[in-house]
Amino acid sequence: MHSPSEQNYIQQLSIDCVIFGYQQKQLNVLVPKLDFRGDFWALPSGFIFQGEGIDQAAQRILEERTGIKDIYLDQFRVFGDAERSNSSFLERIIHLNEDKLGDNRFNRKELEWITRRFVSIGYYALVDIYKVIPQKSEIDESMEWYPIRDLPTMIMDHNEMVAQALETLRLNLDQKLIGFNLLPETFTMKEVQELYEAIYDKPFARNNFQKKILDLNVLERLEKKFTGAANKAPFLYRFQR
Amino acid sequence: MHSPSEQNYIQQLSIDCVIFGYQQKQLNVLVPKLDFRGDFWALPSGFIFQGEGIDQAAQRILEERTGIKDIYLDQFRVFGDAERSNSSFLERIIHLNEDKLGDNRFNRKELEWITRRFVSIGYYALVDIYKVIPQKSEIDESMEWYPIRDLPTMIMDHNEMVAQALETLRLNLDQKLIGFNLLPETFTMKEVQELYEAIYDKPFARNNFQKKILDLNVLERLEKKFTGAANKAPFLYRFQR
DNA sequence: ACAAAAGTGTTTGTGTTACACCCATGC
DNA sequence: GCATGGGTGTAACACAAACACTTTTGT
Repeated sequence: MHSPSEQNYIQQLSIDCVIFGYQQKQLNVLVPKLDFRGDFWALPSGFIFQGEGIDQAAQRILEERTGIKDIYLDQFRVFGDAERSNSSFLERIIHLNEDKLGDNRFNRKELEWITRRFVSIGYYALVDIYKVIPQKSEIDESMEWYPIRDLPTMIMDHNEMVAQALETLRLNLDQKLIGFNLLPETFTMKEVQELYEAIYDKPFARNNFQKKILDLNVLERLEKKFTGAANKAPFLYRFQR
Repeated sequence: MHSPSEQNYIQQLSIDCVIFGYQQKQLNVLVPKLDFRGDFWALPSGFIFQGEGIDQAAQRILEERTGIKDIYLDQFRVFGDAERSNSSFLERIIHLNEDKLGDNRFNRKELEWITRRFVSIGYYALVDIYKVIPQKSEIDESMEWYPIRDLPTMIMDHNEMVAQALETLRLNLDQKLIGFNLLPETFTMKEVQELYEAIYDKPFARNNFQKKILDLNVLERLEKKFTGAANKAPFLYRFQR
């Protein structure tokens, strides 16, 4: 049984993950919907075992939810306002699900544990969306990819978390060369450009973009891609290092 | 009595502060020395009250230690490795101070509380060093400014914390225009330049630096400073906004 | 007069942005 | 042959680095 109150977790400290994927020229975020009446969405989250480092905890949570190891992962901010936990959603979720919770001592205990004030460490992850097999947890009704422009309204400050994660991603993209984590093994230059345009939400000049990316000296040019399209076949590239 | 185990704090979560000051062309960090035998230095730290936001907690800790309000303050990273707390220093400090601790049930309890595994949120602060009146806490023997190039070896990962804080400061300095928090109300351009040189540990060309700073349009030029030096009197500037 | 440091202007170089042109391919 | 998208080169521009010269002030 995975009831959090019975596990050896650090109290009142959680990890929330913003998992970015890229598909059809859009940046997506993986968001579970909670298995309670009332339409509640919440970022995938988890807790930290005693004896477990926070980065390892994040990696574990990510692996549980996506099925893939060695994900690119980085802290971006701690969310610890006093009011963030006891916001209206708690009252609503309890009110709407009283039957489910009220007659069960076990659920009461869980509810008590989980409704205390929490400080949460925000991590963002970059994954190849086609490698991910979303695994909903016991308390999830579903877990799906949502375009970042069209996210559901989530509980507490989770929408704000996504905004902050995106901001951090933008700041680190050129610096740390992490964007390629969102792409498959091989890709065309156009796909890289469309990825960047999705992340920064603005267009780039085609030739200048190519020059800038190639000048990074991190891409290996492979054979040409065969396309059935009515144009010159583009090169395929692979990220190295 | 301020014994942490009896306060209503969040468990196993702490805040460590890297307080930067600037003096005599050098960047300094405020570091307390613990009132135990064995020469232990540790960054100023504290805990978070239930019902208190983490930023407010950091602000409170800072105010307690420096005597000034409204300090520039920013999170820079969470330190949560599993091994960071139970490092050798705990054994050493207990071994060297057995008499102080052994015969006292109260101290035992405190020791137990404080020697558990902790996750710590790192904050860095920028202060006008001449406004600070360092306040050592009950467990400190002293609290002094140390040049960043010549810090004592601190407990756990605190030296690493300072390195990370400095890195974050460098990244944010131009971006957020925060450097002026380290200077007094008015200053000359040369002082700004020396500050930047201290932070980045590299020289800047005088005229180009002046151009770059003035082009930010955040400085107000005041009357000339009267100096007894054998040179042209420099302008004084004030930071605005 | 001279040294020391401040103030300001000009030239050089580098990198980004904009524009232009040619190539391969399917209809 | 023409529309479509890929690949590459060059001119224009902006910004930062390097260089040069003048001004003020105390000894």
